[in-house]
Amino acid sequence: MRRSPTQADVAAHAGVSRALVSMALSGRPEVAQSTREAILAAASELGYRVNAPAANLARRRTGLLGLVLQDVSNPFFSEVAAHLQDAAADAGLTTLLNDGRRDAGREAAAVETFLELRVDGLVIASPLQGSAALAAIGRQVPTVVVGRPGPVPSVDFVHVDSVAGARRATEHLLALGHQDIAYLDVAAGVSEPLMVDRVAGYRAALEAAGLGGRSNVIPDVAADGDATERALVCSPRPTALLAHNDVTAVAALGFLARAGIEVPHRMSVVGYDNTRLAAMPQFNLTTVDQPSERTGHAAFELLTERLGGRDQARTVVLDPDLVVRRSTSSRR
Amino acid sequence: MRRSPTQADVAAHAGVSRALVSMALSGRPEVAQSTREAILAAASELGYRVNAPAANLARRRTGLLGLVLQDVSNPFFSEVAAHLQDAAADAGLTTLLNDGRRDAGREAAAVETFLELRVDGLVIASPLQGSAALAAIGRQVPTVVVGRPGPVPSVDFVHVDSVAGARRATEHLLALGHQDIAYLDVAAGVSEPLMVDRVAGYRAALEAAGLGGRSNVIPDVAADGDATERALVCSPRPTALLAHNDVTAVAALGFLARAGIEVPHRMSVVGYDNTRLAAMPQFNLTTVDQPSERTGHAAFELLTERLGGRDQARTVVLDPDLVVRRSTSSRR
DNA sequence: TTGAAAGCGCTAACAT
DNA sequence: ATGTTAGCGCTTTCAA
Repeated sequence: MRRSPTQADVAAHAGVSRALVSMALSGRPEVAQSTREAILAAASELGYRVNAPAANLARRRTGLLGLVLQDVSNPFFSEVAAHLQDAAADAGLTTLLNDGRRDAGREAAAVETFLELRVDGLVIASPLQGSAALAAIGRQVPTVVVGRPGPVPSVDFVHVDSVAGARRATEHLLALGHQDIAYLDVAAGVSEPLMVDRVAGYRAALEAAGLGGRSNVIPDVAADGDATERALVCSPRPTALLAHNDVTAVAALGFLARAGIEVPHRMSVVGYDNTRLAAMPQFNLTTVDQPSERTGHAAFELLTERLGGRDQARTVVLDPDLVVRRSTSSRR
Repeated sequence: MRRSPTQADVAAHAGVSRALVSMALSGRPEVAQSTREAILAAASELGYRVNAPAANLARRRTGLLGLVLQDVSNPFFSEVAAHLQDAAADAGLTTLLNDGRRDAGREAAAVETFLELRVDGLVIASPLQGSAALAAIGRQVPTVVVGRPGPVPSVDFVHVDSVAGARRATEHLLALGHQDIAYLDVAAGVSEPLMVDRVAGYRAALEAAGLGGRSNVIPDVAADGDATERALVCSPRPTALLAHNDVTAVAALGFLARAGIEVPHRMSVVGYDNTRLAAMPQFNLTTVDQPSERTGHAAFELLTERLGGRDQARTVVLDPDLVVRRSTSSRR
């Protein structure tokens, strides 16, 4: 673990000047083929590896993208991360991750780390920081916020339209003949913008169908599916349940199974997020899928435009898809 | 987004020399209190932020830890990451993540990125690369491998003893009076070392109880719980199932529910990994918990020792815990 | 307590 | 096609 070889060592070994080594290694065309080969051979012989801090300092660009995930274990964001990484890699950029840990302080620290490293661009998934803080970040480095609606000046946004997603899910149930559709909401008191949008989409679909009066939003107090129990005693009793996410929908399935209510014949259930849970054969949940691939690509696209000089903030809104599985059927 | 201020700017603004700024910002004691305050004021006024590439180049240490996760969505590893991050932060080190994406090539690229960045230490979770490649990495930077047994020269290891975990789970079932315990294994053909260890632990416990002959290992061919179906037709029919992971155990619960076999009264089920799934109220799965916190701390500990000069490779083996929930009970 | 100066390893503009 | 040279922004002796 002694001092690692530098370009000077490679140059000496190959019998050329330091500058030539740099040019050869970065693949510049004006180096003679034979010289290049000699240099490459010397480099690999010595186990040479570029010193990124030095190169980044001299170049005044790092080729790094910083990605702050609020929660590494959120499958949607980790998929977005994967697609973003792929797109960046194709463009010769390296993506670095940092976990915000659902904590505004840690999130800010992660951003600060990336700013110190002088990343060329920053993507923040579902940030906890306020608009002012985000705007300040956006002024220092091209920044894209994913999974939360904007706008914030000097920051780009890409998010999936939750209103449209919930509307589409509700329309699916309406098309199956359901008229009494209960919405299993997040626990009362929690008010994330996305969750508010989902309720709005549900209501909008009912109203458009002339069923605005049947809207029935039930908060999941203990976050364990207890809303289902309360939904069943409503009158008229719902024939379909739309949950704000897959976990709640699965909890509903569990409760219905214990209560002997067959799904989908006697009750249709729709989730949201299309997590792995929804695809599991024993759940087979109809759910709303957020397009992680398009999200990741859009985020990279926005970043590229910024690096290319765009100055105006942009927002990209994507439409979610409905994945129909076997937890929904016509009202009998 | 113009050129960001440097220490020279801060020095000019505060009316001191550049070197003093550096000393003041890095908190060296030999700077007069009043001078330090003036410098700090100037720095924050200008929005100064250290340029990590420059500092890292000059210092020849980065204060960075690179963490390569094989799969960001594996909850065990993401918890390990969180604890490692905390420990590192306490010691003034910054942790950077990179997703290996279950792909040896990407994993190698992630490692390479970190080596170029000149991280002070590297942690690789569940690497796909072979021992030779790992040894080569370990020779260049202090390296800890998590979640896979060693040894490999010049690399440290920390992993959770899967033999002990499966043994303990089996002993729990034996203590409840079960004698016919089927093991739901990974699909045949897959042979990860950890999975092999789990089977070994199961067998060891049975043998220690004088029941070696009743060992009954059933591969989950379609990875959807089909093993459960085949377990039920064994003779004598098992009264308990031990699954190689929680997902399989949950699949088993689903199958048993459809078959009208009550859990735990007519069948006990044990999972492995203590994922979020296991804790969900409708599953309430007894399972084996791998201590992510101790793993993260141990990894950091090993790294610290290396940075402190230790030269000999070390391996730390941790014992898993059994989390007893409501999917197991006495044989009726 | 403060300042001057020598690099850290690399890139890029320029000269040959 | 190859070599020379001047920084990049910072840390860290060493003198003052």
